[in-house]
Amino acid sequence: MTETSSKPLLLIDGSSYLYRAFHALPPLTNSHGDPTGAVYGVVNMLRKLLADYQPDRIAVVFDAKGRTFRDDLFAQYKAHRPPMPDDLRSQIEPLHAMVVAMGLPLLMVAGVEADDVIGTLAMQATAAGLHTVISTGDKDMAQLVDSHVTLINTMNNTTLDVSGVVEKFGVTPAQIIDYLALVGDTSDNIPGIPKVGPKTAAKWLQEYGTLDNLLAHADQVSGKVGESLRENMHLLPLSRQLATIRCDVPLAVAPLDLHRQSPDVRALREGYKRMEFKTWLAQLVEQGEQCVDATQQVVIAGDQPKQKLAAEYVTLAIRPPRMAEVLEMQEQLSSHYDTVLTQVQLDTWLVRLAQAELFAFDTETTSLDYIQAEIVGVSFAVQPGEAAYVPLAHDYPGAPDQLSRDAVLAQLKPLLEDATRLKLGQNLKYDMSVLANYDINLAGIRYDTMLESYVLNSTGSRHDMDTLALTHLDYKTVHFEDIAGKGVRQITFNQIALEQASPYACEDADITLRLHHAFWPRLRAAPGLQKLFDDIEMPLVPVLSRIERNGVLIDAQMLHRQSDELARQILSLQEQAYVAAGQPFNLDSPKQVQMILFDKLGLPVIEKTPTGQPSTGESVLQELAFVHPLPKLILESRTLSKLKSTYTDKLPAQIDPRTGRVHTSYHQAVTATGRLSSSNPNLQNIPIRSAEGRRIRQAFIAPPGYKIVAADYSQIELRIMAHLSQDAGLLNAFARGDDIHRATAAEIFGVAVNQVSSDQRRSAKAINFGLIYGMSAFGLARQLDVDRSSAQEYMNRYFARYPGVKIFMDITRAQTAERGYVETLFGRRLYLPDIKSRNGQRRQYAERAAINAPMQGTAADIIKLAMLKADAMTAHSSD
DNA sequence: CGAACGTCGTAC
DNA sequence: GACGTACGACGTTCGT
Repeated sequence: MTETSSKPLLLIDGSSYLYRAFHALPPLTNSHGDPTGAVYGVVNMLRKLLADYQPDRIAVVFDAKGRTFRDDLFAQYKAHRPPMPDDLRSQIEPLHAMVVAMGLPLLMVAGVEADDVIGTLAMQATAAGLHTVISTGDKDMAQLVDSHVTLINTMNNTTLDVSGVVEKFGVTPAQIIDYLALVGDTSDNIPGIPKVGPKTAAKWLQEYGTLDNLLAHADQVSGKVGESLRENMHLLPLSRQLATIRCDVPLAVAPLDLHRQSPDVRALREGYKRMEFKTWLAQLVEQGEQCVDATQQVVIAGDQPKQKLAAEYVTLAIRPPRMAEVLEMQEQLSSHYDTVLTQVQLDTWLVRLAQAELFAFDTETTSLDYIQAEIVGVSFAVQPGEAAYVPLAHDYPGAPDQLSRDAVLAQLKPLLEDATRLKLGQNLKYDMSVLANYDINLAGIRYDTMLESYVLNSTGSRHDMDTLALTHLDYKTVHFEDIAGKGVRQITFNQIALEQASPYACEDADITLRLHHAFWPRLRAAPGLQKLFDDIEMPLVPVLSRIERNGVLIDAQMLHRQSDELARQILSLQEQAYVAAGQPFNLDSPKQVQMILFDKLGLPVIEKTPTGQPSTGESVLQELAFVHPLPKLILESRTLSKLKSTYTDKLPAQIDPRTGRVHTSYHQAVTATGRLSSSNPNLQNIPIRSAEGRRIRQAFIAPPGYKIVAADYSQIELRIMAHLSQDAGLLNAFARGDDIHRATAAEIFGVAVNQVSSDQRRSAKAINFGLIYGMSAFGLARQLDVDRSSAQEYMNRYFARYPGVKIFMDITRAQTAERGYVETLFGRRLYLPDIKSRNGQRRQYAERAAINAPMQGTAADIIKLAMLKADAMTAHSSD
């Protein structure tokens, strides 16, 4: 059984301790004269840590041989460090062997230092919901500390949490990098600022917050140190880089894989004997004799480097499991999967299900389309490794007789509709809908592993079962394509032989149960997340299912008429465009449009796409329309083509013949921020802004005797910003019921509310939206078509008038860097590991997401709550 | 011929 | 490069 313990992940900076033990301890040797002191020191420390923490997950990390990216950055990096003494060097190999014999995963990654590996693992552990304890003697590691990561210095037995870092250094963990950059480090040859020591650095950072801000005010710093700062500030970016521990090293192992194993007693005894650690040797004598062979070293190819600095390979040494462990593991993985073909077997399982406190449940069907799907079989699991498949409609030459679908579903119906019998599944909304096709109203939906994974970490991976099993259970599932084929040759589940179908279906239920056992302790450990899961996400499942199944009535005739009209208009525009271009071309092809506009007509390139091609996007064509008639024609053609292909042609084609309506799918585990998404068709991007697009909405109609009622929150994200920032001006504006964009314009342009021009209101609106998205002055300038300094001036005035907003954003950024995630008002988390990336672009992207996510995500939470309340107002059978 | 990618455009 | 979150149509390229 897989379980996730709440014990912290223990990461040990082996290299740091090796150096310190070597220098701190007297030069011990064994009777042959081999030096053993450093090994003794480190092993002693490891034994103590193991006794204190009893960790389930642990890694001992060492520097790999060879250059690192820091050497490439700065030729002098660690240049002053004397070569490693032979007496130390000779102890490295024995120490590694000893670590492995102790059952501890040993990690070395070429191209980076142990610090970077530890930083990366700690960040990943946080993302995976684990706490991390880092054992190190290196003060640089203080930059990794946050509410999930603490340091312990085993040499002097001190621990450092966030407040400990503040106490010791006078700066927060997030400021440690800036601190180190200022102070420098002579042993690592990080330059720093001459004359600046710990006291000055801490004082400055307390006053100015960040290095960037300090540099912005460098002219105000008085005295000799001020001069020194101004003279040497060009060194700071490099110092900062050298001091920054990387948290994005590609690794072949994940924190969850770093299991501590039981020691290899024989190897350990040989090691102790050789080193002549007699006390420890004596302790081993009592232990058993039978053990496995020597350690095995495995070299795992790392991820191919995406960046130049990426690790070349990872060396990971994990002792092969002892025989007893192998047996135990086989016990865990061996599964008892039943294929239920008789009523007697079914009765047995009905009893097991009735007795189970919770069971996992899955349906196999003929289609992913929840309206069209027919049930082919159902599977159950009551405990890990115990699952059954009940085939009901397999139909292929030689298929065995199966129980009747109607009869089995009739027997299951009371259980499935009983809200007190708790069920677990993966994407239960689908199963719920499929069962509804058979008049079964699934109730007692208690856990959905897809949503568990999503609430724990919306961006950690995709949330489909195959991915989750691989990520969290290290288990490769049988994929649907493996047994059904793909493309035109794909067969439906009812045509798959039971020999393949049954293990597949049983696995679905079994793995779901195992995943739940992995996820639930982690959710329970984070009360905010559990509440979000229990009170919002799970209750929403049946609500969404009903909305989907109800569907939306569409006036297909009206859309057909619109399509015909659009076709005529597009044809006319196309003919005019050919004339303007002097030749025919495909107006829908960006490549051909680019060729005509920029090569043939020689119009100026306004901007480029991310791949370096001249862009033909809307804003570019708007611009070019001033100098040539063609761009306008292309723009109009594009607008109409979009409406026709995406909406007026496609929507009627998506009407389900069974219901006469379109049935969207809502996806509850897709977006990073907690919003829902919609597809097939996407009902969340039906045009509304332009008059021509808005006509599409006339085709969404109520059936006779009904009306469509629309409800929407006004300016919800800005209201949330007012709430989160508690900015008095913004709160007052909303409390007064002002037109918020007009009120903003009055504030930043210094005019009376009734004197605001439409242009001023437009600018204020752009600023308001820009703020929600973490926009820069550059972006605002582009949006408003003003120069950058004017845009900056607008933003400055905004922040002067609404200082709470500025403070809120600064705090959000800082807190995100410290914790590695941002939260919504309802506790939903978005992890943003890139907030600490040394890649400026990635980091800035993460910073914008950090600003946006609390607002977008809180809005999503509120709207989901509103959906639940609206649903509760409507009459339908119990859930 | 289908999958993957790039570009563009719709919504909030 | 520069504004967050999605889905999807179409064209193009690439590999089978």
